[in-house]
Amino acid sequence: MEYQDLRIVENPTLVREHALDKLRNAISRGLYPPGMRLVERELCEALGVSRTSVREALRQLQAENLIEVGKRRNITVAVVSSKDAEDIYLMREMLETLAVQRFVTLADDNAIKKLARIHKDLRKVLNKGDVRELAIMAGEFYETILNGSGSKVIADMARQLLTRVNYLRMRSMAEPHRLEDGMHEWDNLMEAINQRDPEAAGKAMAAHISNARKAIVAKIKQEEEQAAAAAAAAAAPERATASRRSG
Amino acid sequence: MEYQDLRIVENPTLVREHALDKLRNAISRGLYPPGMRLVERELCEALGVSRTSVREALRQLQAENLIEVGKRRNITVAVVSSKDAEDIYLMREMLETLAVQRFVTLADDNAIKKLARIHKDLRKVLNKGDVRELAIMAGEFYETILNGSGSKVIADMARQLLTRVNYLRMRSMAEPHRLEDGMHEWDNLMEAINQRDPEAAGKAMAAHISNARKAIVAKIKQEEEQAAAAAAAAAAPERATASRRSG
DNA sequence: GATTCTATGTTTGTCATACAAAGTATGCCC
DNA sequence: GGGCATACTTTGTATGACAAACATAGAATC
Repeated sequence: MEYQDLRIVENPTLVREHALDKLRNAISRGLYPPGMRLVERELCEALGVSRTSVREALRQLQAENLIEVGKRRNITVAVVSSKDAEDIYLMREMLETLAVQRFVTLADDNAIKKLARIHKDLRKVLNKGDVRELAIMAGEFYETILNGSGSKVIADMARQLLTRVNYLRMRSMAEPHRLEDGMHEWDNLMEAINQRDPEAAGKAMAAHISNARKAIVAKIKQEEEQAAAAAAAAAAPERATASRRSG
Repeated sequence: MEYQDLRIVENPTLVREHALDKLRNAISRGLYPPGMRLVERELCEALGVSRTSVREALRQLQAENLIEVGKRRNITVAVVSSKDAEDIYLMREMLETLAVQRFVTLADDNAIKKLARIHKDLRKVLNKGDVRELAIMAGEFYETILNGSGSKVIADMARQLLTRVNYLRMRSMAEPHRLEDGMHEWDNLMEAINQRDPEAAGKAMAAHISNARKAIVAKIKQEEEQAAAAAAAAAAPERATASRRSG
């Protein structure tokens, strides 16, 4: 069951690629959550590599928008706002709809068989209830479609977008109904693919991503409001103190 | 008339950012044409910076798909195939259509005024016939729209795509009719924007990019065929020699 | 006691080297 | 001329160094 990071196998022995993968994974899984500060030296120690390699990996993460460099040069894990998430999902909708249409048109039996297997596994893992594994496997599902879309350009772009919302996706799956809904949508999608119906597959994918978008954006908005409320609460005592002082 | 690279002004004094800009520009302008091999040491000398900085810049260019690392680790300027160009333009069509719709919906008078000014300058430069300057200014035209689209996510993605085809765009403008056609399309676009009509603006943008796509893809295909023919011609003498030898 | 100044530590940006591994070119020998 | 040994190139990686910008803690001052 190695659905993990078969992604970039081209250069098995490049330290910087290895570091890049590790960091990407750490961010995706929430080990380095959004907003967390990343310090080069600590990353060197954690990864056991030199600063040279860490810094090169960081430059790539930066270009992928997974990290942000602040005004004072300090590096933090990128925070995806509700607005960003909305736009990312809109773009995913466009791109992956296109990708799955092409996949259905181009794909050979092997590709579809592989997809069907992942789909089956998805259902199995869903019943088991392991959210993390589910998120990873859903990623493999998308990845298979992208790989079979016949367009490196589209696949790369969609992958990049997917990576940016990986952490959100995982957490969204912990929501009550989202899992069943999502599974149902995947079923529809898989059926359209099995019937080699590009139109229907495109629609199913668009519907799926659109629903995911709504769920995730709602969740983030809620969190943003909570955070705002917390900030206000933290500011209130100060005012209280001030008025006590002045009163 | 500083339409140049106001793009990233955030960190005026980072050597690696400076190097990155220079390299990007060199690739866009064709100073480093597609397929050209880039050697780190030479870049260091050309830019007058250390290998560290050059390498970090290269990692970013790599993530932006402007350079490719070959099997043997050698770095070359990315070659955009006709298929890649087609997909890139399809995506530009989707993204920039969306962007201009939002621009029209959101933009204040200032933004539209700025756009109108660039549009006017475009016409002027067109008459002057300076293709390079025209390409740069067309880039500013798009950039202004992207900046006013209100979405960093969409703007970033569109920018990245635009950068990948910068060199192609410039060369495509040297084609006979493309300039007048393009100008006409820009006129339509500008008019729709002036009238604050998102629908029409989106359509005009889509039409424009679609036409540009056709022109560029046709041109690349033609070149690819020529290159194939040249390769065949280079191979033929060998066969001739061989047959002479064997005959 | 609060404030301001200072010394010290931390973090990042940049450079210069060093060296191993892999590839390429050169040239020698037969 | 073909094949092999040698030297050069290029990239990947690590290390050490240092300046500039910040942050922190502690001391001196009022």
